[in-house]
Amino acid sequence: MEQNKLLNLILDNMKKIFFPEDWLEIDMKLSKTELFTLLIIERHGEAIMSQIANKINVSMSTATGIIDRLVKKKYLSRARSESDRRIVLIRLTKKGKQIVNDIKDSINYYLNTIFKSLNEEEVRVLSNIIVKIINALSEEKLVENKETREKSSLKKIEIE
Amino acid sequence: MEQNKLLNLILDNMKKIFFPEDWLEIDMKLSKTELFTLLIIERHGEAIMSQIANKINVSMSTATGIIDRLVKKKYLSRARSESDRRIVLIRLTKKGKQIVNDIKDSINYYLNTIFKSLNEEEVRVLSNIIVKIINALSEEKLVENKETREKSSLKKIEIE
DNA sequence: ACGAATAGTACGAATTACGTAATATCTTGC
DNA sequence: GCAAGATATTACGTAATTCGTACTATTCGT
Repeated sequence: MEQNKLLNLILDNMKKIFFPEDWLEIDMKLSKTELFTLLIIERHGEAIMSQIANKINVSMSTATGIIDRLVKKKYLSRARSESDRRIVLIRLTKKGKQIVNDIKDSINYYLNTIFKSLNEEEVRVLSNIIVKIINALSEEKLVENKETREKSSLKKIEIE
Repeated sequence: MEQNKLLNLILDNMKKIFFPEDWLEIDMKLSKTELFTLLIIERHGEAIMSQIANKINVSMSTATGIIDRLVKKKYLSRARSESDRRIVLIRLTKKGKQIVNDIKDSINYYLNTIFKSLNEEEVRVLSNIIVKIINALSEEKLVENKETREKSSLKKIEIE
């Protein structure tokens, strides 16, 4: 498949690929950004504002707004760091943990749908492919600052 | 790789995966929605409002706004259909065609970065995988109306 | 201890999206 | 061949989201 076909395939199926939440329907009054933010925070256990802004690719002031809303909805709590009182630690509340679990269940259902359709060879190769893709994108000279790669589950993944 | 790891991988690398436009930097004053809209229209040669709204997954009134902006920017033209005067045909202008070419060049550069990192077996399997994934998502009972699949490059792709 | 750097928030403007109502044009049944 | 309903789209006001800039608080470096 040449790249052109691939692009057309993506364009024709954009809805299914990029808007699974239509049928994932996590009942929710959560925007896509808010959803990703919750997942990111759960991933880190606890996060600081600048990490969050960086990960979801928005300005600090935008991040403040997003966190404001999620705190208002009782999914998150803010707390000042003791060691550095400029820093604000963002954590999931019980309610937040619960909705993250619901979200992850939905995502897993979505991923299951995909994995079920693949045979063993494909699953095996897919793992390598995904890692390689991310590594390839990481190598792009234009990819920003070093901190991006900090703490990541991936700096440079070794394929077993 | 289990699904959990996959999800973490995606979360950790969200920026690279979902915001390539940071370094694709098609100079542009185009939002992501506008960019996709232009690609969709080029894909169809000419498109009507309801098709566009459906493809990019927004309401008709939102689509009107998006097209308004792109017409104002001279990338698109509006014309009433002769056969059915309710219908508005959206077409790319010369300027529009040009920017779409620029965008596609950028996307191809991005895709090249990915493909270059894969060996032959991986490329071969990847094609099948992508098709299977899309088919799997298409089969989901919850996926909306039949028209979605009309005119698609994919109803159900046969793997050669 | 003072100026520069860092972390975050406040605030107002701009952009984008959405819901509802309105307009214009077909289509269908009688 | 015309009224009633269906379809395609736009208008308009509102809500949600994002952004840039200025401001506050705290820490770091020398």
